[in-house]
Amino acid sequence: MARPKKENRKDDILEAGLEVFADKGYYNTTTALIAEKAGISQPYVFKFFKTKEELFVAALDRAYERILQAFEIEAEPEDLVNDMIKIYEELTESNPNEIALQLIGLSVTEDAIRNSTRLGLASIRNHTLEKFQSAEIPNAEEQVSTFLARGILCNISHFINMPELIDGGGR
Amino acid sequence: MARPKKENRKDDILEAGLEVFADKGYYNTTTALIAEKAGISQPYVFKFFKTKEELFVAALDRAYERILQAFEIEAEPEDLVNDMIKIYEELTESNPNEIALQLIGLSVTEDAIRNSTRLGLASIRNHTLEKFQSAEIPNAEEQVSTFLARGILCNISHFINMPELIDGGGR
DNA sequence: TTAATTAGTGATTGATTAATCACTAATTAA
DNA sequence: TTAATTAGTGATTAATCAATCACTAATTAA
Repeated sequence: MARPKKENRKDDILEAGLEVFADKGYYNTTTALIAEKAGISQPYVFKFFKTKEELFVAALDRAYERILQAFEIEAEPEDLVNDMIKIYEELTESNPNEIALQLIGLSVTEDAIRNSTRLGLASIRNHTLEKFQSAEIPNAEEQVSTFLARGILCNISHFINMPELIDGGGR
Repeated sequence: MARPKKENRKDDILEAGLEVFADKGYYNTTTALIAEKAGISQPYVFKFFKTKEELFVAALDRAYERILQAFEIEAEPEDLVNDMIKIYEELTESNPNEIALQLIGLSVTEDAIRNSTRLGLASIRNHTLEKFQSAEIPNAEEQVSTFLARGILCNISHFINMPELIDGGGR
């Protein structure tokens, strides 16, 4: 009963995992749900990922990669910070799953996942810091910290549906 | 075999729950672990809390209460923001469990827990906003947003042990 | 054409754990 | 002193789910 329709099975599963994990969190996501979304049987997941944890790490890494990719831009020094904020806002709309997964990864205590989170955050921080420094932004490190803080509050605000956390409670 | 030593059983359990949840997260915490820490048997937990979820909500509410309490201060308008930042830093050292639980609550998808998180965050935001407004801080709403953002990044930085997120990567 | 490989599945298992049940011992009240 | 209540436990259960196993059908290579 092999249906040779799709050839990117591993990628299908990764993408399905990204979606389901982002929606339900790590622990409430079953491998059966991911399989269903990917259009395969539950055991077949394990042909590509040894464990659920490994699959989550792969999805989390992909999410961080996509966030990093979005920041690969050229901008005039004077526009840099504003451009990056704009990019992040757009990303929040266009790739909500990647953003949600980032947040979910933060409070998963499993070691491998914690490490992926650390690596992902560190790479975003480093990338941003380099950009800020190249643009000769004064007090770059503090500015990066503020940038990250606002970004994460933005994620939270979307994820738990509390817009007043960032829009000042207006309208 | 009733041992009438302790009379604050419910409180013991709540406190034990706060600790274990903060350490292991919601899903990796078993009611057996909490019972062990509280010095009682696992089934006895359910005499005080109908479900594990109800217990978590109680612990989360307590955590938010304590955070709010800490902000109940009098300060000269010109010192307000700095005082509040200092208080928050101290709280992070003195009550790490409350801070951790706040973060953990953010990515638990269960409805009742999500609602407690929203209530807790809203009350912190409102309290802070009132203080800032009373002190006639210009742009109070934006300042509150920044204050919250920095606070949460601070929590994350402690929780996942990545000091460079807030201290600028120095030392 | 047939052997080997690849793609895939249904059924099962073993571990975990929230929650319940059926109790017992101690304490308090009458 | 005894009846009722309170405090507590050990054993069990029912559900969930990651992971494995034992397969089958299709595809490719010889």
